[in-house]
Amino acid sequence: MLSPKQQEIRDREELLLDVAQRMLLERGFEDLRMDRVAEAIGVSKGTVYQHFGSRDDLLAAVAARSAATRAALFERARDFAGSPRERMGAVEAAAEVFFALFPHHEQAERLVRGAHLSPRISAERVATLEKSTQRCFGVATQIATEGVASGDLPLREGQSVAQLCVGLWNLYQGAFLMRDLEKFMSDPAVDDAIGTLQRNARVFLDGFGWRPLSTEVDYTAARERALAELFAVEAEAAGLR
Amino acid sequence: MLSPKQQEIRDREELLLDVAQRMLLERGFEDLRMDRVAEAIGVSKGTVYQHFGSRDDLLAAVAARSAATRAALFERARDFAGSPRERMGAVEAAAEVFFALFPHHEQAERLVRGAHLSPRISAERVATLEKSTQRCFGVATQIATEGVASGDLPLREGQSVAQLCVGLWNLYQGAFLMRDLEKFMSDPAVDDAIGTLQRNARVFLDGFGWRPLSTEVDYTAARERALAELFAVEAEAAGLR
DNA sequence: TGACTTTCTGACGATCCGTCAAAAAATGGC
DNA sequence: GCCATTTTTTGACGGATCGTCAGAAAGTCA
Repeated sequence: MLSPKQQEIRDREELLLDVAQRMLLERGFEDLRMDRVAEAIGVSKGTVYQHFGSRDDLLAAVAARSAATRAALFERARDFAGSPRERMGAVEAAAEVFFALFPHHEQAERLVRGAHLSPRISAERVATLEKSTQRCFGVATQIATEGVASGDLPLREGQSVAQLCVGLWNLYQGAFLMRDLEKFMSDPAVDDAIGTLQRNARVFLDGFGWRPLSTEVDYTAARERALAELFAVEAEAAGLR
Repeated sequence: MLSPKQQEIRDREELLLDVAQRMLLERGFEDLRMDRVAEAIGVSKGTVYQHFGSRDDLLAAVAARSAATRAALFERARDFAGSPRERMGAVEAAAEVFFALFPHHEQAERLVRGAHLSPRISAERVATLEKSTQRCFGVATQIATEGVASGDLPLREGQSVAQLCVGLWNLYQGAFLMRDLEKFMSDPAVDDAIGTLQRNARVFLDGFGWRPLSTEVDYTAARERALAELFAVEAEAAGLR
């Protein structure tokens, strides 16, 4: 029931997000100018402000959109066929795909959260972003919980599924951030951020004693299968594999 | 051999950094206004620009200063008396102290690096920041290397000291970032960011098989000792222990 | 004390955000 | 197809901040 005009407006919002996302990646937030975004799709600045209440809000909208995409990737990984630990590996593969496909996201989300929640950002937008993060944690939590239930993941005193998920998330976020460091440090471990992340995630899960350990099984094969079965298109686009 | 005037200028630079750091923490970078920084110490804007070439440069200077402090804390931990793994624990304690004492730093460093290195930042400032990071990695690398040499840390095929250091760094950075999330998610593991970081670091090093494992030795005591011997003043100020 | 150097100042040009009244386009009844 | 009404778009404008620079003030030293 969308009139032609309403459809045009909808499409334009996506277009605006595309433009803003690209500018964010190429020039950074400081150089994300509202007039340029408007000009890039042939409208005036006022029209942009009809979609996004402020520059910060536009940034948040970009972050919210890619965060939702990430959550969707994570949820696709949830249905992977395999042992709990293999399925967690599929989640890691999802994170890697996202890592490669949306390089702007880290900067965007960090700015949104770091801006100490500028009141110029729509609350709804923040809620979406937050919900997406929780969806990601939800997937990881579910898989780890199943690992505990199946006896593969023997948590010790004081350890919890949440702690494990936070740790993986931290490793992943840290690797995301380290991409910036590549420009400054030349070290194989820093250079190959994704490979290092994979290895470190395995070490981390081994540390929990999550069976089968990476010394018992080669998880590379499972990762390849996850990329092929779940993320064929995305992995192709990202140049993984 | 500093004239009174030169001394005054030196002192003023520290004062400016103090003010900027506080404003950064309280209001965020968007609200760090050059006139307000100037006014806060009773000089005009032009004078501020005599110290820092631009607003971005002021931000970078704040980040560089705290990064140097972090490097110093790390290097203090290097001389801790104990097994290699206990000494790495002292480094983690240093990171925790810094974490608690300089909450502004993560935001600052992230902005500096994320701004795609605005040409308005003095190259020297960036070099200082980078050098401090490398000093931190240097300490961690040295300790891990000693662990390998002593036989406590048995690296497997494809693993490296650099990979281990990157992993710890990522965990640490990720935890730093997660502080922002605390406002949104209510979960014990998220809430107690430092405690979770400690536990996860132990799991991670256990995953490498770095002896003695945390299941064999209680590293809490070593951590307490490190805080007392190395960072008594800082831990007190940070409210740790 | 006075000539010279260094430092400081704040008004100014330039830039960008976000607004809003007026213009343009779309809608819908006839 | 026409026109009244509603929705949408426009771009000039006010306000705010950055960084500059010529002139004023303060400092230095013989």
